[in-house]
Amino acid sequence: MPHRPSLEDVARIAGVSTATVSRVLNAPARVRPETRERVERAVERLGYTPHFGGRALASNRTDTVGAVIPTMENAIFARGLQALQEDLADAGVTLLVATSNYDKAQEARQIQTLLARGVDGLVLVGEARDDAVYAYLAGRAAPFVLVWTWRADCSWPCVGFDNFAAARDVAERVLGFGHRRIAMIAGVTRDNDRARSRVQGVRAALADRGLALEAPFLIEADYRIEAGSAAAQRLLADTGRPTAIICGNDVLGAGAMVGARAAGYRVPQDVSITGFDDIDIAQLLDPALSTVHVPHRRMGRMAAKLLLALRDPQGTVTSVCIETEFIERGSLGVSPPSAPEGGLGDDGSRQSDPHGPL
Amino acid sequence: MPHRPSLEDVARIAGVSTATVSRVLNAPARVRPETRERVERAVERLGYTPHFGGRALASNRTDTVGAVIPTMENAIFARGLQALQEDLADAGVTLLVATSNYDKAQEARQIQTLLARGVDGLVLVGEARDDAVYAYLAGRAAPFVLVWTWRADCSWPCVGFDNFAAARDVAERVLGFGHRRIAMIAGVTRDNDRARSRVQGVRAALADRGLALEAPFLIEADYRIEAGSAAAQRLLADTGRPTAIICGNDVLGAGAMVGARAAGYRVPQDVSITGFDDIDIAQLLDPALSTVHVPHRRMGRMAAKLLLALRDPQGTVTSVCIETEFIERGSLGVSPPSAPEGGLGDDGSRQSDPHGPL
DNA sequence: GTGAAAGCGCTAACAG
DNA sequence: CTGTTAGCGCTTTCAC
Repeated sequence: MPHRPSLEDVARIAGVSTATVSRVLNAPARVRPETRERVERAVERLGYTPHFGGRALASNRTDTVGAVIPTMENAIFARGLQALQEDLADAGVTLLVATSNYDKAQEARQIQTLLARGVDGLVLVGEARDDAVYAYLAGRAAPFVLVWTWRADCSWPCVGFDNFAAARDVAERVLGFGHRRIAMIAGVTRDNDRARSRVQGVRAALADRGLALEAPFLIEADYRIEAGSAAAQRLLADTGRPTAIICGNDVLGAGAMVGARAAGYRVPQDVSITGFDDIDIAQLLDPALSTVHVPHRRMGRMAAKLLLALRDPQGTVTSVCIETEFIERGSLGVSPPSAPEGGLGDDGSRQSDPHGPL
Repeated sequence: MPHRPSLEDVARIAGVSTATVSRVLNAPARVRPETRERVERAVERLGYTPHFGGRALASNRTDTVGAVIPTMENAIFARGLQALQEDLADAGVTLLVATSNYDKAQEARQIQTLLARGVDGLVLVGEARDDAVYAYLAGRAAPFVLVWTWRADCSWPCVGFDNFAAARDVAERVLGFGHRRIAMIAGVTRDNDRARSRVQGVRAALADRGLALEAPFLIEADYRIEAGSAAAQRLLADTGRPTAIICGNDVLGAGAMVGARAAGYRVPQDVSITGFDDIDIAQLLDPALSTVHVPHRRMGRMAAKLLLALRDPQGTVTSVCIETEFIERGSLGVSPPSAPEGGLGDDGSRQSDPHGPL
């Protein structure tokens, strides 16, 4: 049962004190080259790796940051994290990932766990969380940056995009194609400021035209293809169905396309559909999904930059707004002529039968 | 600047020794209820959380396991990890995730990093790695389980499936549809036993019919839609093109469908395509992608079980073989009549022009 | 440039 | 059931 080599073992073999070994590891410049090399050989020979706990205890620093994301089963978070991790690794910092499953309490617990593990900083998704959590963060003097969200007057450092503006833009594009009966399949807005902002953005655009976005035309669905499909089928089953469905994200958009097809409607001839995020599947769908491109990788990189800046002095950092871009693809077309123009959602037009399967 | 509360602070406030506080935290049953409650109140009041480093140092245990996966940007790993994490969390164990980017050296480095952090165990993907790595693992007495792979005579505990058998099954299905000019777009086989086994499985099935799987009909592509698309276009540009393309995974399968469409071929009338993994996009494609369903979540759960069993005593565990299932969908059809039946790859048949876009 | 020594916060014998 | 007391492996003054 071989014993894990310790600093002391290295010191003994190299014929120096543990302090010197520690210096070789942490400030090589402060050690005479010959000594240094002797130590390095000993390290090599023993296959020594510093004990993380010991180091954390003595230095009160872990070179570790934590990220809490809703779920890994979601390409958009994965991609951003990957970039974040790469940049942190370049700076010698390890990333710890935890998931909250879109649950506020679980997120709070994960934050606590990560902090208990001594992470030097945190990356958190969105800004919707209890004041108590922010107070806890402040009490622990834990630096953090919010991602996936950006507001001009956000109280905390964040790097993200303006979900409200982007969603409003989508709705305006859809309006530009002549649609007036517009529905939305939103993500779950509870504890989720991104989903909420997107709803509000769409609503604002519609309001500008005197249109409403309310109950039967506004459905919340969780982040699954099937949920999007079911929601779309519900929307389209109604008489007075929408001619366009704006989806809170691409997964719901993909689901909506499946649902529309299952209900016998053609996209975009019978109904237009848009998504949000521009993940891979958006391009694979037929027709391809019109969506909002979010540069997840760049967001990850910027988050890394802010976080690294944040941990050193008490240097203040400024939030970063990432630009998004609407990508027009085949799933968005002009409003079908049979649909009433300019009417509100309740003008009584009926089409009891869909066009039927293609 | 508030000082992070320590065990001693709690002990002082509760009027007990640090040992008692420690017991309350680690073995509450061994403390008299009244004392326990006093301590718990102090913990509460101070918002105390144990210092991870201190604990790791003293107990030589971290209640943490690490997983090294190729990349997070891949739904199949994400899903398995999610399940793994959930089950570990139930046992009070935290999961640390690191990525290797499909690079052997980087994987070795990540293993070392995780071990340095004191993880109690490791989850590793596949079994292809240098002996030195296995030796290192053994030297550190680090328990680990391999996932995503299974062989009857694998030397290490693993929970996965038989990539060879599953791939052979795919090829036999394809043969069953009358195809004889069969090509494969494989994942990168270097340092990847899963990709390699899949190639060998397909090759074995073809060999049984006296067919070969070689150079122009065997292309390796990295894990991206575009790579799959490019590979498919190359395959289909050739005269004497394949009537079926077996892909090493669904991403390549999706790419192949895009490529085939771009080249003006219809799926499955002109060319059949299969994937492997059964990720979401398989069902979203039109036609849907025939593929091998891999129960990733179950694999994650089982890995958690083995790992938890492995860390307690020196209890031996037995590897687990997860069943996979071929899912037949629209992308696999009968071989077009124009294609030569039963001939080898080089029988000289030519079709200079594809059918052209639909 | 290097060594001696004092902790960092916690757990685990061992006493009592 | 509770307290005393060594460390765990490392960093970091402070001397030399």
